[in-house]
Amino acid sequence: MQQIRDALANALKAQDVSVAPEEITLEHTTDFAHGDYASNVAMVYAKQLGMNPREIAEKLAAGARDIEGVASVEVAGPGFINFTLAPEVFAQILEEEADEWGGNDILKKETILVEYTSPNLFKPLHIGNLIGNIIGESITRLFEFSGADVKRINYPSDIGLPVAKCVWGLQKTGGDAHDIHALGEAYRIGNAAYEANGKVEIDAINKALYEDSDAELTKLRERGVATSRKHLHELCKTLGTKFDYEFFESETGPIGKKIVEKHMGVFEESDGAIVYKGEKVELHTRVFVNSAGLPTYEAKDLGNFELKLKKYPKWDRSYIVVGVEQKEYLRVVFAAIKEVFPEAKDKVLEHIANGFLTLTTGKMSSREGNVVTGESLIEDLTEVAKGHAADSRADEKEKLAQEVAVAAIKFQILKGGTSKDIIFDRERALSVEGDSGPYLQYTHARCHAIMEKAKEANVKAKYDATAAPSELIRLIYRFPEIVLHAQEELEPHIVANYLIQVASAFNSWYAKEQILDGSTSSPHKVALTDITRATLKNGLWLLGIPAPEKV
RNA sequence: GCUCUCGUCGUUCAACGGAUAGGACACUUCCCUGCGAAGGAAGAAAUGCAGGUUCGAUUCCUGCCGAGGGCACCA
Repeated sequence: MQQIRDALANALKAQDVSVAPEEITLEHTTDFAHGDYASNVAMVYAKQLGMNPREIAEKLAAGARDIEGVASVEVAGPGFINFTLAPEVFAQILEEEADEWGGNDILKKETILVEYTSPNLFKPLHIGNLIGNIIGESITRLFEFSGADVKRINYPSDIGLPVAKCVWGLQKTGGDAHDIHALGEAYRIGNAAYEANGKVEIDAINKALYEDSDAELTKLRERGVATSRKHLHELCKTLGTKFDYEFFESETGPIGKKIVEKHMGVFEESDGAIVYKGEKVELHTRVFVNSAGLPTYEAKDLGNFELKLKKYPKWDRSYIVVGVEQKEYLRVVFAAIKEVFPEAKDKVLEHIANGFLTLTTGKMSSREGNVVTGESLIEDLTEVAKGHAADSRADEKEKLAQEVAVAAIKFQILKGGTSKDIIFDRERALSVEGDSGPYLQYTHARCHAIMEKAKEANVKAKYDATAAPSELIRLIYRFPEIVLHAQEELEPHIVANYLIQVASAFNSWYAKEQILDGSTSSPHKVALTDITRATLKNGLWLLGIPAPEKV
């Protein structure tokens, strides 16, 4: 809160300490008993001033007594200055437009490209593939809620060794390339063969596919691509993602190779390959075109970037959401991109790293066939949710069960830091209790139900600014700051954890109070319910989790 | 070998260098003749080890131990 910073800066000036208001740390308290905001300035400058922290705190507090919107200023603990906001401040948030509550426009006019999901077509989509999609989708929404124009980009791999393995498998099994399960089986067989004695044959297929020299093979590949894409898009639809732009590795290869050849000052030859010497920027050397003259993934990423530039010449920032294991790799690629494309030099080009996913039941491997596919997981969860949906108020129980399933899996992935590994406990994800997506959905629906009842009873929401602010409203007040923080840090989990706090505060309050009690305080309680509903709704949207009105 | 991450209750996940390290699951107790019990209330339980910087360290620095990535023609 700017007024508090200014007041503290002024009070410090009176003590001959000159500090810019922005440099003063002012944070939300972790305990509401300590007010709404707290500052540690007294402790920071105690030594410099040669006084004990509490003494200075008292002086500063006295100097910052009359701040608009602040009800009281107190010194506590080792020398914290605590500020408690005035009730009117909370009344103001009720005047916000519900759909926009929590948003901001600091990224207005920015065009941000976010590439995410980007799976290997042909390989079965396991839950690990889902992580990038889930995190990427949430991050795009955080940007959008800050006013940015975001482009969702998908860059699937439709060529290369995994594809060759699968095509080989299709030939051997005579599998139907229109059937997604046949593709999965063919991949498994091809992969096993590659490690046994099929390497030579499969490598030959790979080469033929790259060169498009065998019409039969190319046809199989194209059919498989179509089948996989269809499957992918169905899954993305269930998860709530719709891409603005999609392009493929088979397109980027030739483009990337040309770029490399055109910039032989940036790249150089080494042992028959064309490499980028990353050492010049304190990175490592990587091969962009191999000695067989084929573009590697590195070159393909250059081509990828050119396609993005062509499609969105007015971009301001570009992000790629993929696993942490690609970190060092992408640093080199970004360095090369900045040399090749001058327009990228001063713009944000970043890797958003997501962690690994491991199962509690052991390592997942497509070879051993113990992959949990995204599809099967959602199906499992949906089955469980159907049990709960049996006595639900929702009209479409089937749809609801799926929304609950999506909430369960998304929350489990988004509750932790983006780059941290995720230990996926199937049993736990299937549970709808406790800190979970379904808990948030349930609380949201509960708020919604109360609002419906209020409408029937003709009780209109009206926040009573004379009432002592509840912990609930004090917590909700922080929502816009939470959203901004999450957006700046690129961390959806900040929103996820906050929403749990809000839901928990609401449910505690709800258990103690009767909202529609016919008394004069009822409109006030309805107002609180409504703002809780809006907070949960917008927060869930940011996470990419559906917020049904009836569950 | 070089390098980057990460070690927090039994488990899983939090904590801009701040106040009594916070949730959830599991465990032990309670609470539906009140707007939704997918809920609420209470209890027990943790910072890998050793130093350093600081008024103050889970957080920053050093070393050790432990786990996982990445280091040239795979993606």
